[in-house]
Amino acid sequence: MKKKLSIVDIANSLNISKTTVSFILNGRAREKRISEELVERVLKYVKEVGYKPNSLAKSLRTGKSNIIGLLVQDISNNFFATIARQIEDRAYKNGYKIIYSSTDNDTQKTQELIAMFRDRHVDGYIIVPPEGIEEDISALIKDGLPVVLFDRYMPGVETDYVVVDNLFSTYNATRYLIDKGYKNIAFISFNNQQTQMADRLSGYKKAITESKLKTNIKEVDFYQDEKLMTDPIQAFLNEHPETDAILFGNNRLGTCGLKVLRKLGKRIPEDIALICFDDYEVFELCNPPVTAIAQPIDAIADKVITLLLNRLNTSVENGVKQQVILSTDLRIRKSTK
Amino acid sequence: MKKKLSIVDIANSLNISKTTVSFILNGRAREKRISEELVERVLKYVKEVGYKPNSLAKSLRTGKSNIIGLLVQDISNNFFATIARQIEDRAYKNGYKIIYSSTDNDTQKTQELIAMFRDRHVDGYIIVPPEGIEEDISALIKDGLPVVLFDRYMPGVETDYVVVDNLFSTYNATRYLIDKGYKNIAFISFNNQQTQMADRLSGYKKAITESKLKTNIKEVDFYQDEKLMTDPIQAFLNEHPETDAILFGNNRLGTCGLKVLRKLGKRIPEDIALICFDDYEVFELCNPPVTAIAQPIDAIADKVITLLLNRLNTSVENGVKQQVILSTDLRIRKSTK
DNA sequence: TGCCTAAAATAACTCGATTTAGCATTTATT
DNA sequence: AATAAATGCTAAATCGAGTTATTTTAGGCA
Repeated sequence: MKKKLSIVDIANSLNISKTTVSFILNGRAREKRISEELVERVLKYVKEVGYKPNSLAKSLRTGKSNIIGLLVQDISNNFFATIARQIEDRAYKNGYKIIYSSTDNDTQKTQELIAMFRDRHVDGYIIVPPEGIEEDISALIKDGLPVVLFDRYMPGVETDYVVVDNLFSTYNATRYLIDKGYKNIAFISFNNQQTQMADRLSGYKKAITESKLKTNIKEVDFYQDEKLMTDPIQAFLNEHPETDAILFGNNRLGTCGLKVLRKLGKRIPEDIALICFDDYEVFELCNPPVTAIAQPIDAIADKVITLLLNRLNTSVENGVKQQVILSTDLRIRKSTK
Repeated sequence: MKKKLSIVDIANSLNISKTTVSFILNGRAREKRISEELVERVLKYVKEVGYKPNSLAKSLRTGKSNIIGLLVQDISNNFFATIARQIEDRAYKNGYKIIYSSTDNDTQKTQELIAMFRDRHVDGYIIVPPEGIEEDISALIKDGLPVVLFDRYMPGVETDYVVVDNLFSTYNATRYLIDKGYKNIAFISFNNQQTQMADRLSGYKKAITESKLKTNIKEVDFYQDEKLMTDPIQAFLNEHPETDAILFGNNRLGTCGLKVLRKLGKRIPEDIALICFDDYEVFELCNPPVTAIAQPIDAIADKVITLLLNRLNTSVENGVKQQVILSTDLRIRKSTK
């Protein structure tokens, strides 16, 4: 095992001090008035032997790690995986690496993960926050660490975030169903109080009550195991045979719902119409294809990483936090009449 | 910003040496004959003030980072995302964190990523290798670093890997189509020489030639941009109107293919039958659902991380490398008659 | 030649841990 | 009583960088 070169080896080989090498490699040659000739000699040699500074040592000394911590709810969910992918690309292009993990929307797990990231001296955080994590996030911010949230925000926490206009999106989709003449429109969503879900619910309620229809809401717990989510949905549909349209709160629920409807032998849209929050390849390819509220994935990823990189570059914490609200796109397909 | 405690602070507060603290915290108290009473006092205080050793400093000194480097082809692909998710879970449970990146199957990018991982003193590597990366992988192994490959292996490189029996899987699937009476079975795959694709091709060829039918192979280049993959597929199908069944080399191609077929107005399975390598939610939910060769995702993830953790724990490099070959499952659905 | 100053380079300290080598003190052995 | 061994702990070196404070060298000028 060929031993790795250190800055001391470089210095010795060239018969100069490591201080000089360090200055040159960190672009402080001018400032430190080191002769052009020496600079050139050092750079040439460094390149020749392929020396790379040990980033651990560097991080220890400088306190910067060039690592971004990314916490999404579930990396195996297409929505988060796609965003993670784009964030990753941009981060690498800007000299940052990503450490990621899935939170499962579990508060304690997330707390542990944040602690671990801190311990690793992560430079910045991108977080899809679960409930009850306000204090931990605030602590990061108080300590001057850049934090960007997305998918949802935390009302009490002042930081950068990127979300979509959830309320208007479901309002608009529900209106669309109402205008098509559906009378018993159900809303199937996750049972949590976070902003994105709360807003989606509000949008649905607003449209329904405006039209003097009756709301019909089913809240399901989130599980990795699909059966634990399809069973309650099936039970709900059996209890409410009058339902003629469903708005699903996200893609996971939408796909579960599709499976249930197939199992029950329901025809779409003849027996029941569908709209799902979050677009997904499945909805485009299934038959009939499902109308979906598409989040602007590229724009979300772009905004998130741009916000974070800005914070990382402008070392000063200029107080104004940015809130970005993007709009969605109702992609109409044949799952409604 | 409250300054973080260091081991020196702890030592000073207790009026003992930091050496002692370090020994105690690393479970070497017994070995170093430190009194029960002192051990207890130190542990209690450490807990009380919530001291956590700085892992950067620790890594610098010990050369271990407790980080696993994960390189997949594309984290936004469902197959890799799901496996990554499970690897992540197991890794965290065993005290390891994951740094990941997508290689795009690009040799140079992968080389750079491996260099970066090395620089970060990553303890172990899980890699889905692109072509031409043999030397870099061998170098890791020669230096005693644990490497586990999956999805494909590299013939010249002796290391642990986990793959599926690709050849038999496509042979079996093709036979299935032949037995159903299809005569013009096309194979649409990626244009690369890696083991997994080569074996899938061989399996198809073997079945076709055994039955004295004609092979009909289309190789497509991989692109992130979907249109660059659907266009050639469409062209191929127009050139070969006699095709009555298609075997797709992976899920990405399968979904592209579905889109093309829908566009061309082909009925499945009346006009054309389908089987796709890799199962995927889309294939289950589309109409008709698509027969797929399902890889045992859970087992793959499990084997991969188990192999790596074993290597990491048994510090000695016991020479024998393990090759795991898992079998697939042909999930028959209605895309064939 | 001698003195001063600017230019060029460096010794030594720091980050926060682990680890090696060793120092007192007490207890056991002959 | 002298020596050896066990006990309990610690000073100092180390990992590989960045940074501060300081020294050496070269050149200009009287």
